Amino acid sequence: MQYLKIKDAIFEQIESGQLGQKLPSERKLAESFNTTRITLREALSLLESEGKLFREDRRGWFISPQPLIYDPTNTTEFPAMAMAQGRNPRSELLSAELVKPNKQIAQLLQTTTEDELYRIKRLRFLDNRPVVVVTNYILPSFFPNLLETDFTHSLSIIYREQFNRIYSKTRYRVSTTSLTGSTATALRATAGSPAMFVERLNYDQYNNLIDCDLEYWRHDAICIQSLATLKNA
Amino acid sequence: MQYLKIKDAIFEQIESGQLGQKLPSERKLAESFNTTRITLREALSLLESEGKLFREDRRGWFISPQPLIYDPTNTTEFPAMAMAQGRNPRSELLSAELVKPNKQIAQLLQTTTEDELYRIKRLRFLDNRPVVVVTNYILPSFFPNLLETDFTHSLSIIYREQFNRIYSKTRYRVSTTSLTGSTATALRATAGSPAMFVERLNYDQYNNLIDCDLEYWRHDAICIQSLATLKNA
DNA sequence: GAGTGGTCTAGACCACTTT
DNA sequence: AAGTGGTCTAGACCACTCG
Repeated sequence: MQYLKIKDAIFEQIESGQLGQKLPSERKLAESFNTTRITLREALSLLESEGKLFREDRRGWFISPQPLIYDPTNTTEFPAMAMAQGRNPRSELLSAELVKPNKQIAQLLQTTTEDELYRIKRLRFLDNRPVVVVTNYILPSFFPNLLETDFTHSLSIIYREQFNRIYSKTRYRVSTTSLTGSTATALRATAGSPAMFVERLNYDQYNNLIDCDLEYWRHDAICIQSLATLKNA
Repeated sequence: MQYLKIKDAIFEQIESGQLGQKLPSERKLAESFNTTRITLREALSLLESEGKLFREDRRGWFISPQPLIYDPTNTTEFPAMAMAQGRNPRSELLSAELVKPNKQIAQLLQTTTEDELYRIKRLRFLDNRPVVVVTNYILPSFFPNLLETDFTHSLSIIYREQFNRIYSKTRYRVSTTSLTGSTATALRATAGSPAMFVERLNYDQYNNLIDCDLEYWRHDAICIQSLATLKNA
């Protein structure tokens, strides 16, 4: 159980601020604990699972900043939410296209794999660290010619100001998964890094299902929080 | 990237039902893919992160059953919730004591580390698989002599029927972490297994903070889901 | 008692990032 | 050009589970 001791030792060094934002190389750390890289990586991976460290692919290990508090029942756009918590947000548009959805998405939006949907992919940063890939699938019937708009604004603002649609109800799901493929790459993560997956189905003020969100978060970058009035029997 | 191919191959075998509920031994699997145990375990760990497989410590690898849909805004007790989804629930009381809380808990419940609290630990099973360790910290002022009650019933029923307190509001947080120590052992998990952590602060019908829940779930056993009316600016 | 998973050693090569 | 992380090999021992 050597790796547990190493884990605790590294954690103490993190807490006491002896390590910078970036950890020393695996070889140096392994040597300093008198062990092999495999065992050292076991310890680092544990700290990664616990959300105390994160990796950037081939760049090394870093200490995780405070997570963003994320309330799925709040429509506040990402930039406003981040700034309210003293963070510096930034977004990059990855793509905006009209596509035929796969079966899973078609089912979510109660349409077919033959009916095209708008798909908007974004990469969002916190303090210059990429933390989430967000994919929106949007029903075109409610938003004609959406692709001609300027996506520097958030979707909820575009919906409200250009189409008079206001998010009013959401059905969200949260589960854990791991990052793969282009999502992992965009987040500078190694394939297999732990992730938090948030799926949202959004309804407008007339109770029409208008779009869905698929969000893949670096799992240490987010803490879901909400206040709820309980439904009693 | 051999382990990615192995991962996909194992996943296909899972989907097509070629594997039983329990996987063959690591040595056999490694041999069948012409690789070493280390690489094979890399592939299995990925599937574990994705929630498709889980491990029981020294017992082997198993295919994950469907996750339980868990709505944090619903007070339905665990047994009722599980049965409504066609699952077979069971609970074990691990301990029920009066203890001094640590700093974190004291802060959560707005008390001090000197004031004792009831602490109730439970292990919950789904279809005979241990899936979550739940720890409740309860403010004794609202529930005199709580420890003398029979804990075969759920807490919310005891609160309602013996103390006239009804859960009416909750502040919940969801994050990911990993299992360690006695929590891991209770869940038959290896230290470091990925986990979903749910923290709840519960209020009664008079808006008094009455208790908190700390829940460590095997991450593949749960999918958080809720419906929310959005708070618009 | 046989076999298993958990842990660890001591290397190696490559592609990539960084200096 | 040097160093790094990602990946992989080919073993080993132990404590534990299971038949």
